[in-house]
Amino acid sequence: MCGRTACTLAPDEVCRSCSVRTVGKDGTKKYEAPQWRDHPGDHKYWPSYNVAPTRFTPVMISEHHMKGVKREAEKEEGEGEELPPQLIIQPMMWGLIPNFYKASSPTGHGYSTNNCRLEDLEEKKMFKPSLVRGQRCVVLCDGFYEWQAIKGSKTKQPYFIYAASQPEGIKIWDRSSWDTEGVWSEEEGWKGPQLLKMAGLFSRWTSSEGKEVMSYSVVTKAAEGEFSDLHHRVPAILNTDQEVQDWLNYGKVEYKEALNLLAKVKAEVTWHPVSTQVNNSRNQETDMNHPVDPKKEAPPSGSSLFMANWLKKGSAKVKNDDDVKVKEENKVKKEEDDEK
DNA sequence: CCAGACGTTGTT
DNA sequence: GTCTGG
DNA sequence: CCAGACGTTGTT
DNA sequence: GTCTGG
Repeated sequence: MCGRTACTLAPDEVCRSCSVRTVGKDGTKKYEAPQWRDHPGDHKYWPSYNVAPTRFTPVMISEHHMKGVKREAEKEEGEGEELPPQLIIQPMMWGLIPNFYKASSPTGHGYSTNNCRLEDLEEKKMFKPSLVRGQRCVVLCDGFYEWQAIKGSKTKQPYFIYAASQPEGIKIWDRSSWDTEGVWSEEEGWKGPQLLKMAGLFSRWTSSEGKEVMSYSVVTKAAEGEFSDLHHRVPAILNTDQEVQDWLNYGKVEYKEALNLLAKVKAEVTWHPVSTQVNNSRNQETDMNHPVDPKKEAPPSGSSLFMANWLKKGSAKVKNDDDVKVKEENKVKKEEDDEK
């Protein structure tokens, strides 16, 4: 689960959407956006409706440093000078790179690390080091995609899953449903779509050529409630600012406590079926995450029907070549499946 | 001691 | 690189 | 997560 | 069937 997302906001928009209310020493309250930081090297973040593992996407982390400011959502203990963590948003590669992996490129290690199971985290040597080091992050996205297996059919129906708490009138899959200008202010914070915040673990990896790459894994857990009709695993989704800050605050929140937090959170999400255009991760430009009617979805195009007929005729002609015939029949069968 | 894993999802 | 299993 | 490759020789 | 690329 959670092997594809949409992340379409520009860097400054992502930062602003994660604004938190701060209280200065003089009692002044305002909204403060986390600071954007680029990934070292040339690993840029590119907004996309179709983000696959190995791509670089924005994640939020916290860093401790002095500042006479305290976050409103923080627990009331200690005073302002007790180093409130500074929030940073920076792109990292989706799919945690094993630290033992030696290569010049960060892909190709052969392990599936885009997700990690909450239940097993403490006993997995791939992820335990990140946990112990407090390398916890929050993965930001518009939402993620899930493919529901339909019993008796070989085809799968994709769904887009996103934060349930959207501002009135805003459709996160439709940019025209909110103002690009005036969507943020220090006084009122972010008025745009609510991003999905998934708990993650990250690590730093150094290539054989000495280049550093930061990468992450999305924590998953058993699905519950209505969502489990769709899928039996779900990312650990952080719903409130308090949950986000506790997960990020490795200084104050020990990892065992942090894991307990994730075990408690319930994903406040909603979803709708989307076009099978999302299946191919090369399609990234089109807004393929808007709702569709699955029954009307993707009837075979004229050319595909033509191809199916052409193949039927073609296979009759080459009946002497069994090998070719089988191949052709497989293709036809696939076309027929697609029609259903 | 050395060899081999180191991960997830889904499906049967 | 480091832990687990044999 | 899904789609698509899965290979060689030789030539530019 | 299984791995790699996006």
